[in-house]
Amino acid sequence: MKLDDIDKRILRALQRNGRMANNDLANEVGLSPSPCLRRVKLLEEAGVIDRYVAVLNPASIDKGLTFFTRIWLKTQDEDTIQHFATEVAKLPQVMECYLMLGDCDALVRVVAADVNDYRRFQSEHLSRIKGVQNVKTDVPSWTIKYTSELPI
Amino acid sequence: MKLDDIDKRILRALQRNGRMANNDLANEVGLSPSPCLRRVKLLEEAGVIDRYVAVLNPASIDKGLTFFTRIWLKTQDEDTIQHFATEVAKLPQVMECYLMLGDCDALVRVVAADVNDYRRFQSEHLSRIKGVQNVKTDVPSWTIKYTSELPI
DNA sequence: GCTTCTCCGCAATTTGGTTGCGAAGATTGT
DNA sequence: ACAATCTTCGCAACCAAATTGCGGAGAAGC
Repeated sequence: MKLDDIDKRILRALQRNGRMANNDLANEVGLSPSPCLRRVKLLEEAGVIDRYVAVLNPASIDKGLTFFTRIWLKTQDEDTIQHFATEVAKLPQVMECYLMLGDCDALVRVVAADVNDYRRFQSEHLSRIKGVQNVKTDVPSWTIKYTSELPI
Repeated sequence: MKLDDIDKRILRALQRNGRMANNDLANEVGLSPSPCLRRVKLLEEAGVIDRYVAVLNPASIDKGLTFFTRIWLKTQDEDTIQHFATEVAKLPQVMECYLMLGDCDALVRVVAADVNDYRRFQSEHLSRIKGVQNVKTDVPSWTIKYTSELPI
């Protein structure tokens, strides 16, 4: 979809505040309310805007820590990978999971309350997925940046 | 903050749809509109709900690829790290950046249109940050899961 | 068992979302 | 260059949802 400057301004604004009132949004991007709303609806229908979400503070719901887990599979055949993907997708503690080329087979970002919480998760869920040969955990000591705002 | 079952239901619902109408939300969590809205406002004021955002489709704005970059710094002293953190935070292509213990010093998730776009970013921005000694890029071949919904 | 505190639901009010239409500007073809 | 057409705007009326105040019920504490 072709996006002009106004569309981009709309997307930037809605990435900052997804609940901005249409009147305010229209004002910010230099449009009157009705064409502004029309553009937003088009961006939604075109799938440029995928959805709107509330962003929670992880610490306040006892999910303040992030862990990166590198995973090695026993084999890299289609079935093993497919099964791994299906099982990982079911685990709500897993926020991100990528299949990697090179070093490890998969990289997973997990949220947990503390190290014990994570250890339990690793041994009771991650390691038990069929096909998982080895896991190694990397612990960030500090989150420098974590954003949902794509550059546009 | 203490969260009861209804609060958790509210948070789950708003993580799925941050623009859900209050009436629908109230209905879903088993409350009438006004106490439901009151709870939402409290959750916002308490910082449990940090903000609301529009989630864009990265591909549709030409940011369809993710790259992980591991970074090694020349030294790990406070000044070097602080400077690195400040500079990385300024780069809009950087979605996540963590300081790591062990293997590398920092792990960065970057979005780009394609490999050329990424290469340009790496050489023109990442590598030029003072104190950066070495970078290595890992490319996910497939994103199994990527969510903003915290388990609650 | 009485008081107090908390939290709910109802109803009125206000605010913002939504739609239809006419006009202005841009674009294309002659 | 001009005319026809298409696009996209702004205005205004309408409709729906958010917001607020208040009275009452239930739970907790004394």
